[in-house]
Amino acid sequence: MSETDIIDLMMHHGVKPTANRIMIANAFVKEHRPLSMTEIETQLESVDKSVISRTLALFRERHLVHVLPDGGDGVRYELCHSCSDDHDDDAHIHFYCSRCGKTYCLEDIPVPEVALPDGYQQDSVNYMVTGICPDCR
Amino acid sequence: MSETDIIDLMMHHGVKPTANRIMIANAFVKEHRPLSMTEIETQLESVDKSVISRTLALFRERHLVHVLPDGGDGVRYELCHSCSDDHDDDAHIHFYCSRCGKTYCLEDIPVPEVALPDGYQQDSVNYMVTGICPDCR
DNA sequence: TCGCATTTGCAACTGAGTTGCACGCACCGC
DNA sequence: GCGGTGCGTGCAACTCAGTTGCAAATGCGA
Repeated sequence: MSETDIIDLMMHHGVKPTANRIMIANAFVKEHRPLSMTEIETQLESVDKSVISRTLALFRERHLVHVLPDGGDGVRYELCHSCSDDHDDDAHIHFYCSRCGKTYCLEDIPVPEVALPDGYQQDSVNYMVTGICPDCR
Repeated sequence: MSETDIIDLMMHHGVKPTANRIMIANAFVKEHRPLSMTEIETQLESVDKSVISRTLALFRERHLVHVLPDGGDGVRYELCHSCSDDHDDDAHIHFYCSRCGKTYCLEDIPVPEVALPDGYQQDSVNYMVTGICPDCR
């Protein structure tokens, strides 16, 4: 995904593409995996954490990213390619490496569906595998 | 699960059953769902949060509870009936209600297994459905 | 009962994340 | 071009959950 695509994506979601915001979105594209606030902070030293916090809140609100629970504690944000403007759709499974702490998208593996008991209304689903990633073995 | 059972369980895991610890373990039995530190704190006003923190750390270390990511942020602890002393086994799916913030165990529904790509070594798996629970509809 | 190890409860600390606020910059009508 | 308005930014202060230090209390074995 080129920088132009990122800008288009932002515009399409009603987010003004400022320099900071482009850098933050770029971090997702570059890493190609869900990032925590701290990871972005580390990667983009020049950007203040308050900007990152506010930007992620904005991205989330505009459905440019969605949130997923971190394998450890806290949450991660994942750039959302196919989400519509009012609904997040995240159908692949995630892998959390307990050694390096990174979370990977296994995009080829769809989340197997289950039938919920009566009365439970499903909005979204998260399938997270914890273990050791190929790099850490 | 009676209080005697709880005490047995603790002894079996090498945890001395003090009054505080029994109360904390009891909270899990009573609620029958994964609890956050804050939920325990609210439920057991008389127990200091430092005690809860240390107790949960001990329980985790002795595999009396295991940790799962909260549907929101943070983590929850789940009393672990069948875990062996050195391995946590948590094979059912969880449901997080985004309205009341509670997490439920759907114990009857096993987590569907997936085949990971080469190189990924699986330790544990968490299947979390987010939505609205029967009580909140 | 004494002595030692463990547990407890308070208070202080820590760190991630958020909020308040003033400055700066871009955009718009004049 | 000029001034005004609103948005974005960066710093500092704040908040809150969770942890740690430490001294007092408790319990257990000798």
